[in-house]
Amino acid sequence: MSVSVHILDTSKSSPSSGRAAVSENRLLAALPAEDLKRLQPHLEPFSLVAGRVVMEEGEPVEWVIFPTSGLISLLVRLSDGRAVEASAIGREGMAGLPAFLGGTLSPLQGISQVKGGAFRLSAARLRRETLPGSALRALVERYTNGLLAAAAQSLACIRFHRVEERCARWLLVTHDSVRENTFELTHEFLANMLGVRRAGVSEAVGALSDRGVIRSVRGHFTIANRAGLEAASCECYRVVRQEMDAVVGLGGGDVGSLLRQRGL
Amino acid sequence: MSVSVHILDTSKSSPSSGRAAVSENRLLAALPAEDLKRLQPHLEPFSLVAGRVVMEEGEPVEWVIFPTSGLISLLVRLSDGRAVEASAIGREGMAGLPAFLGGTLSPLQGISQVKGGAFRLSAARLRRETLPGSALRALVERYTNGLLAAAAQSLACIRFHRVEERCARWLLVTHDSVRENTFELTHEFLANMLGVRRAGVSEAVGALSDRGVIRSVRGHFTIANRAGLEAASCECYRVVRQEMDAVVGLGGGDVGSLLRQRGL
DNA sequence: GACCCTCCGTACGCTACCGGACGCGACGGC
DNA sequence: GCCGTCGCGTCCGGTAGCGTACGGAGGGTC
Repeated sequence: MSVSVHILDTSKSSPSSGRAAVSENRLLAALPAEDLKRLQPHLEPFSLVAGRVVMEEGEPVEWVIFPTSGLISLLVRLSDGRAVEASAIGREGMAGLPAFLGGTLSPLQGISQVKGGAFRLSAARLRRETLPGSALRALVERYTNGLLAAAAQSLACIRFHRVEERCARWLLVTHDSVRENTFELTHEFLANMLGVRRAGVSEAVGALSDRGVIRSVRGHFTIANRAGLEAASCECYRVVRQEMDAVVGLGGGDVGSLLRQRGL
Repeated sequence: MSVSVHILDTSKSSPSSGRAAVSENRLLAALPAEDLKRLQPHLEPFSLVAGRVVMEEGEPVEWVIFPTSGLISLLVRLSDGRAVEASAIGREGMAGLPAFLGGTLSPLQGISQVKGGAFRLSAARLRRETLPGSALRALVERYTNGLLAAAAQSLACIRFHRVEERCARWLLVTHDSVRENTFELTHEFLANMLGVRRAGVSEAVGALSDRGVIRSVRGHFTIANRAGLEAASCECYRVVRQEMDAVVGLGGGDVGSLLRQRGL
């Protein structure tokens, strides 16, 4: 069998190499230079450890987190213990929106799913910095809008798309944030995120492996053929990515403006 | 802690009797008297006609709508035409959030699902009235927070709960907004909302009818046993309702503070 | 080297729901 | 009163995913 290569690219500012730049988070990078400069002293480097709970359901939101290379999954949990990921917050986003929206407690559980870097900002400081008319406020508002649209898309996704497609989508999102072709992830973790059986993930992963787009061995995933993986995923990956691109200003568009590209 | 009371009493200001009061929308009712008074001249009565599209996907959001007795369903549509309801906006809410969040175009399609009354406010006026520090801004921010939480709950709901439970939940939400024990609704419409087959709805409705909690004949639904219907629905109804109660100040709590009541 | 634990491949019966279809009764137009 | 349409009850074969379980391979520990 093939041996997975752990580091495929360390050319520039690799996420795992020491200090990450604030601008690696695309939301922060979208701020005007002077705004970011003013914010920077309050942004504290924060390490995302795989599997750790960074935000507890029902607990106060004391920090908002801007991932630079890791990934935070927000989980909804039902009373019987079953759970599913509501949203994955990567380097295009920010975890802890309730702090901005006048809620003090988090309705969701946040788990840092794949190890990586991030910056965090205290909720109090966020409120102080999102002054009326500030670029940060406008940006976070647009991001909220995008997140709502993304949640709606995920709703349709979870209803209509098959495990294999959703699995591919999830791996793509992770790949985007991690920016390494290999990352650590068990089938069981992924199953928890997708809200399906572990065995279901194994089957889906097996099918994707057979097609040669990924490799998966004992807690490690390798993206072997990115384009193929995109083809195997559902449209939701593309739709949400375009929405988020619009939020950070790529294409200069609006969330809604992209809907026509869905092929309707 | 205060207890919320369901008002089924139609003695005065019945939804169907002529002019509805602005305060029948619970979001507007939560505003301080002077704020509401200032807003009132700009609130224009708007009639919700069953089945009409009030907000088109990808079109500019020119109005935000505050239902007083009707119900607006926000639909996500996939490129293959399949659709599912992302959220139902009743009299505890407001449709058109993107106008507030810096988006100009609507990512979702809004359909007024059950006929009823509403007030609408131009998007431009909303932006002018949601001044920093205003009660309206704070309220809409909290509402946004609640809507995100509700969307997350619906995500888990659509993943784990059966058609019959989701069907019961939908009827309860409708009942809350319509405040009449009988309303017009076809199985096919309901199927579109839930994202399932028409036949699937017929089966679920049949089961609920057999238990005597509802009656359904040719385009009409009657709630026969409200408590029984609540027992037949999934926990999501209660969870989302409590979240929305928190938004409008009932119980004075926070969205997250209610999560512990889920029985975890 | 012996052991154990984690992780994963696979298999089996089962259930909810799908897609499609047919027929019947209610209702409205003429 | 007749007929077309609409809404609904029901049925059937098909299937994606479930719950459960078992065994085997990788990797750490002593």
